Amino acid sequence: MIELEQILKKNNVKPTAMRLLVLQFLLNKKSAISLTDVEEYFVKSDRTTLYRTLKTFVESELAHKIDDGTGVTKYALCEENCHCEIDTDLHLHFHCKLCNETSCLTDHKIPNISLPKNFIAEDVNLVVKGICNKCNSN
Amino acid sequence: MIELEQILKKNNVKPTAMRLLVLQFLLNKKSAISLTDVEEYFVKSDRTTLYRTLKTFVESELAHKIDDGTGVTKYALCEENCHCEIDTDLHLHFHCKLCNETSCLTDHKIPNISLPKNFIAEDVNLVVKGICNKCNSN
DNA sequence: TAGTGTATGCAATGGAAGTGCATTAATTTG
DNA sequence: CAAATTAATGCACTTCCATTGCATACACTA
Ligand SMILES: [Mn+2]
Ligand SMILES: [Mn+2]
Ligand SMILES: [Zn+2]
Ligand SMILES: [Zn+2]
Repeated sequence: MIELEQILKKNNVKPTAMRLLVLQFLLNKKSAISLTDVEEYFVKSDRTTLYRTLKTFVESELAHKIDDGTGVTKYALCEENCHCEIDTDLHLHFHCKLCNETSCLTDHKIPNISLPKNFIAEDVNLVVKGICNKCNSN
Repeated sequence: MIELEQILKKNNVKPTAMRLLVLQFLLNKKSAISLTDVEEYFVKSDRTTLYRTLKTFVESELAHKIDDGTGVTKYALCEENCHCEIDTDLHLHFHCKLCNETSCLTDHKIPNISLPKNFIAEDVNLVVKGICNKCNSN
C-alpha cells in the first residue's frame, strides 16, 4: 500500500516495515488500542519496538495517547490536520464497561471549561464511562 | 478530637487510631494526596494499612479517588452529603504542571455531556492540566 | 564500499496497585 | 471473666505496565 507510506512520510516518519504494519493495524481499528493489543497481534515482534513505534506516532502527531482511566494507555490515529490543540482538536473519549472498548468521539469536542481566576488550562482530559451503543442494544 | 470520631462513625467506619490520624491528615490538606504522600508522613505505619485505610474511606463515601492522569491515584475528602453521583457530586479536577498539585474544584461540577444515540453515561472524569492560581502569580 | 545514523531486539529496571496469610487487637458471647 | 469470633494490621510477595540501556542489524549517503 503506497497510501500508508504517504501517510508516514507526510508526518516525517520513515516508513519501515514495522511502522507500516502498525499503521495499517491502527487504521483498521475503529476503537482505541493498547500496546498489549498490538503486541498480541504482532506476536513475532518485540514489545519495545512496538512501544517505540507508537511513541513515534504520537510524537509526530500521527496518533494520540488516551488515558481512559483503566490504567492502560490507549492509542488512536489522529484526524486529518490534528495537532492535538486544546481548543480545536481535543475530544471526548468513551470507555464501555461491558465490551471494554475505548473510542474517540471526535465529533464531541471538549466543551469550554470555566476555571477559577488565574488558572491556566493547557490540557484537558474528558472521559465518559458507561455503556456504548453496541452493548446497549443487547 | 471527638469531631474526627463522629465523622468516621457517621459513615460506619470504626474509628481506629490509624484511621483517625489519616482522616486528620486529609482534613489538613487543601489538595489531593497520594498513597505515597500518606506513607511518607506516617513513616512508622505500613503501606498496606494506609492503602486499606484509604480504600475504606472511599468505599464508605468519606473520600473519593482521583485519576489525574499522572499515573498515581490521588484521594480527597468528599463534601458533606456526597455520594459521588454523576449529576450532582462529580466535579472538575485540576492538576498543576508546576507545583504538581491536584485539587478538587468542587464548585465546578461536570457540565452536561451530550453523547451519541444509545450511549449511556455512568461515570465521568474531567481533568484539566495547566498552571494553578498560586503558581501563576509568580 | 566504507561509514554513519537510525531502527530493532533483548534484558533489565522501576513504580504503583493489589493480594495472601499470619499476627494482633477489639468485640461479642457464654 | 474467659473463650470464641470478628476486624484491623503488618509483612512478603505478586502482577501489571511503562520505560531505559545497550548491543546488534539495517538503511542510507558520501
Ligand atoms: Mn481520541
Ligand atoms: Mn474531587
Ligand atoms: Zn461496549
Ligand atoms: Zn501549581
